[in-house]
Amino acid sequence: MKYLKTFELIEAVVRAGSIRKAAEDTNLTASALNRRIQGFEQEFGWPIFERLPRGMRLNPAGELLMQHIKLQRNDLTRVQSQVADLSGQRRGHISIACSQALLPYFIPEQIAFYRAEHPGVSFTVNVRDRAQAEQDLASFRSDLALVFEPVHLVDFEVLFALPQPIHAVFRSDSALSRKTELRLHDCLSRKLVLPAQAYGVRHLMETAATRKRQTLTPIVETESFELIRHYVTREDAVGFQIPIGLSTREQGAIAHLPISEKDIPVGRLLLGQMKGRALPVASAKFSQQLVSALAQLADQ
Amino acid sequence: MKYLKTFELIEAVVRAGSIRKAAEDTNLTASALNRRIQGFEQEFGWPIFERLPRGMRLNPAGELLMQHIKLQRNDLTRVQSQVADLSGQRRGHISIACSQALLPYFIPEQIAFYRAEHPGVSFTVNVRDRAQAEQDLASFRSDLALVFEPVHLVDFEVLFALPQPIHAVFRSDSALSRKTELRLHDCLSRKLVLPAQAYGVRHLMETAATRKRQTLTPIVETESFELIRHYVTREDAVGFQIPIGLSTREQGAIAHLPISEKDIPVGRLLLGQMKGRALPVASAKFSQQLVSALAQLADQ
DNA sequence: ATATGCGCTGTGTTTTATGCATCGCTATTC
DNA sequence: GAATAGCGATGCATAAAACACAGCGCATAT
Repeated sequence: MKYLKTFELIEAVVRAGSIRKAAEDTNLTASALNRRIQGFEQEFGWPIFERLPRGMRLNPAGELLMQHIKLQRNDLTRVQSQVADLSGQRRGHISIACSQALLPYFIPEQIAFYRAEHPGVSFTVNVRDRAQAEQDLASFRSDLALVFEPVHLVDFEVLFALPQPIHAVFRSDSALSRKTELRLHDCLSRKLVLPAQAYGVRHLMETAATRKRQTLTPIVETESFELIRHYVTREDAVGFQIPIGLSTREQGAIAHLPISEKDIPVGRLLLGQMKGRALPVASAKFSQQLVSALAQLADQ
Repeated sequence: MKYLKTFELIEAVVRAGSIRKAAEDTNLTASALNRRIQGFEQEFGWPIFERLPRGMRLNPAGELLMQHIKLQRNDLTRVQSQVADLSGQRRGHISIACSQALLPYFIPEQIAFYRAEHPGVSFTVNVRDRAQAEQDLASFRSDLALVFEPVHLVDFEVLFALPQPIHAVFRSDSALSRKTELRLHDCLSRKLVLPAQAYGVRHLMETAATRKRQTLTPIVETESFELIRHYVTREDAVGFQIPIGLSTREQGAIAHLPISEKDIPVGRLLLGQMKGRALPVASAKFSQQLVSALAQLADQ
């Protein structure tokens, strides 16, 4: 959109930090870019940049304006998406911030299912921990977030909450396989493979361990859920994960069992969006699909 | 703002109903205007107008776009207002849709009080009945609405609700002056001066009368609350109004008394804004002042 | 002291937007 | 049923806006 050009240029200057660098990025000369900024500031009524000896930085007025620009552009894409929808075309793009546990089974299945009906829709899937996911929503980098036990919950509008007990993951020939119910102390005496501190699973486990006056001392700590699943096949260790990231059918080498709720409270996998935001049509439809899929899981 | 020019032109075409008429209004030639519309439609991706033999009309896509334009412009003025505020200037404009009862005392006093502190702020006061007031909010023609017993209450976010019993208004030498508590049947036998059907006072009275198997047959029915107040000085009749529109101190010729709650339920004077809308700074501050003023009235 | 990078401005050039005249179309009017 | 009036669209010349280039003054970094 041409009439948004000025906004894009302003953003380019914000990113680059100086007019001259931004001019290179935008294939303009510094003078032309400079004039557009000055022209806009005059129309707007106030300067939006601080002029520093080393470049430009947004002043408070500029910060407010940037907020408006993002909201504005987002609303326009929503309108375009709605128009596309009423024109019979179901096109669009959906960007999701989700936690690792969704990657192996849930998200691929859901995207494939949606695209089977709406091939014109494309997806961006960003792996984010629970804190980053909220930032992604707030900055409009993602339309939807699907995270386990998010942190702040400001600006996060919950569309669905799926209870998820923490499961222990171990090799099928482990002694744990013979149990029917798993208690925390069954695991703590064994070799632990744990996700990093930032993750919800770890947070719930730390809380539970502290309550029992115990500490968690993993032999492997990792940010990769995939590593956790695979490591336990190599050594008789115990990993931990939420069931949505684990295959329902027993998979040869790997087995898993839920840990009793008496020891670790059931966590919540939350589907959410930016509070108060009107999602584009495609994202809204997809979120409805996700809600019904999650509801089905909850009923099982 | 220059970059909003295209939007203004689109609105001009919508208003005028044809490019040629809109071209006159905007001091452009029809060809230039035509090209801008076409250019925008191409950028936007879809036509936003239906081409009829007699002119142009918005199509559904255009309706959606207009909604976006209004929201967009409104948000920009909010940002500008916020910037003005953080620049130390308290400038701005506040538009209020309110019912007639507020005109004689409440609104003038409140505006004067606010302007005493913020002389840079100007006001528009539109007299609207309870249905129109909501439309004004929804179309951004007004920032705030102050109405008695509104009708729909969709998109209407209540900021404060002030209970208001209906008062009978009569000349001081009327027989009613000797009463301490007034019942509905004291009034119905007398000559009635009533507001028109659209008004909340009338609506409450009609409901009360119907419940008592009675009908209201006014000798004068009017849209003007001022007329009601003045007419009762000319003839020994009874008018009806809410107390916020009546002077607290007895005013020579006119007296008023509340009608018992047993007969007519207490109505609500509601201060509200468009649901979910972020008001400009000046309007937000003024609404806070109104809330505290109304709260003070409620405590009495 | 020198060099570098910055925002800003004067001047000529290129791109864009506008004005004018005109076409083809459709519904109304006589 | 022909004439007419009003409409949106389009080709072309022109006016206006945006742009590139070169260079200035200034503050920091080397």
